[in-house]
Amino acid sequence: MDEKKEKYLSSGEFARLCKVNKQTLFYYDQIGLLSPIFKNEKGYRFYSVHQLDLFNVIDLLKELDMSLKEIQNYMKNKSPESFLHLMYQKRADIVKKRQEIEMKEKIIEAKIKLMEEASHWDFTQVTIEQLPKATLYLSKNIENISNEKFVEVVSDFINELYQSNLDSGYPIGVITKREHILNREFTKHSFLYIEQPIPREGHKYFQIVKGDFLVGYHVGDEETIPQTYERLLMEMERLQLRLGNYVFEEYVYDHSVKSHEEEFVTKIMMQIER
Amino acid sequence: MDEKKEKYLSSGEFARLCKVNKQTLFYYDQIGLLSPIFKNEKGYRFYSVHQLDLFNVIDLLKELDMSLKEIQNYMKNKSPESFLHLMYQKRADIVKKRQEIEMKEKIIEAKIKLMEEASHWDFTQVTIEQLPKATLYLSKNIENISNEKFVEVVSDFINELYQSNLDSGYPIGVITKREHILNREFTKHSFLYIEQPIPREGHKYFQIVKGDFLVGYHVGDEETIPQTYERLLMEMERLQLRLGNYVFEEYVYDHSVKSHEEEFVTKIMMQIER
DNA sequence: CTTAATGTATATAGTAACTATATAGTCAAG
DNA sequence: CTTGACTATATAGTTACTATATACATTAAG
Repeated sequence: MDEKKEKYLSSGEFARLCKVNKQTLFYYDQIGLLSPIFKNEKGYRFYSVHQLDLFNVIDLLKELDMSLKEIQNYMKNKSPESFLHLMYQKRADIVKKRQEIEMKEKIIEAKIKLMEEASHWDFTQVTIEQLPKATLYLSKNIENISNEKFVEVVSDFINELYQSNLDSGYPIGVITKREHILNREFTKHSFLYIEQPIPREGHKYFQIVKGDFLVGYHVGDEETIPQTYERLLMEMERLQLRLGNYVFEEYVYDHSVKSHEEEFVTKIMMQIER
Repeated sequence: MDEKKEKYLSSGEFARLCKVNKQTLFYYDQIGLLSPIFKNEKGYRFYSVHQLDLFNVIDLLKELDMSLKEIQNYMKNKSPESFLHLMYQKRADIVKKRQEIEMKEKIIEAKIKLMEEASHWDFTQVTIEQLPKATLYLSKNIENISNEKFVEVVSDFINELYQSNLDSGYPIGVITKREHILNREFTKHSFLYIEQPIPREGHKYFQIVKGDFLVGYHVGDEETIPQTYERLLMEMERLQLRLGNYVFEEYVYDHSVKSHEEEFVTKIMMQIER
């Protein structure tokens, strides 16, 4: 009975158990969040193994975005009831957090897929490709719109993607109608879009049917894109093809992978009329 | 063509799009992580909508525990190849992060379950209950062990739970053998244990078979637990029952839900010999 | 056309939660 | 009895913001 009674841990031992810096425990002691069970006459701190449970709860709450102050406030009048109440709330928080992580995982995977594909593309080639059916989520119309209105529409679009977890990691592109292309108004876009591999209920979508596209790439900044359009239109003429209803334009290499705008790459997909 | 060309956003507009404080953008500009495309003669910052992609990448990397300095280092010599390389690494990181979140979700759920159950228990009652089959993960033996050795075993046990994602959120308990109980060595425990609802391959487990237990509760700190044991043993005698091989002891209310040790509650489950 | 509200800028200080450093006392082993 | 590993406190530094103070600019309303 006298051989062990209670076992106490020094600050270093307890820190190792908690997997934190000893200094962190000093800090928690200082602010009164988690103090050792007792200090000996030399000022040495001694913790009980059971305090690890408390540390783990603190750590859990910290992970779920509670500040040490908030945790401390809870600890002041803790009880099984308030703990249960807190856990109900934190369960909701962590579900949301998990969903956010899952979405980011998808985004990373989409980016990897795009970059892997792009590494095999020859940006100097113009090809005819049959693109599969795709589901696009569209912004409001941006054809004849003031600068402020444009900012608002983009804002709304981005917010909607964010709020409804629609950001798939695929690039945001623009759609231009045939008439504007033929009028040489290459930058008079009609919609923003994002491809949505898994369409969701309750949102309007635009379906592009499987079909042939003339696919080319523009290397350089946006200013010089008309030249590339002219080149693609000439190619179309040479091949005796007629432009379909829509042209899709999306970034392949942008600010996030290239430092200079001259190296940016835009993929242009022109629908071909069957 | 001249009607819109490029659309630029003020610091406020861009901040709204990024869902951050304007000051944060100033800070990023200051440290050279993300600067506006241009500043006008009045010093006003103007961003391009396309810079949002860059901001989002920064934000993603930040979430995945890269410091702004590290992000900046990556941005210095960014390329599609290095981006892809980084994404491979971050995909691994985020998978780990997701798994950690999932485990914490499980822990929260286990804690909720335990607290909900406990709220219906009467800690003054001693009952006979048939407990279902359970799988326990055990520590090394802790019977005759020095203080330092004990700390080491606990440390190892905790580390193993952590490393192998074995922490189920259920409380860590102790097992005491019949012989020690009968010798009145109530604190001479033999193992630490944690219940494992989903056993995993590659770990040794201890199965308790379904059976009858005398269940009672000790209210107060550990020092006074012998009294409760005496009471339970008397009750056993009164009911003409014989003690089985093992006694299980686990905290119900501990440091994380009660401020004073006198209010702590320990559940004691004594196996009954059939 | 003035005025108020809102927007922009810089500069500086404050914050949370550590983290590092400097200095000094303690303890156990060889 | 010294060495090395531990403990302590006190103070300063860090990261990534966040708030505050002050001043200039732009826009909408009266």
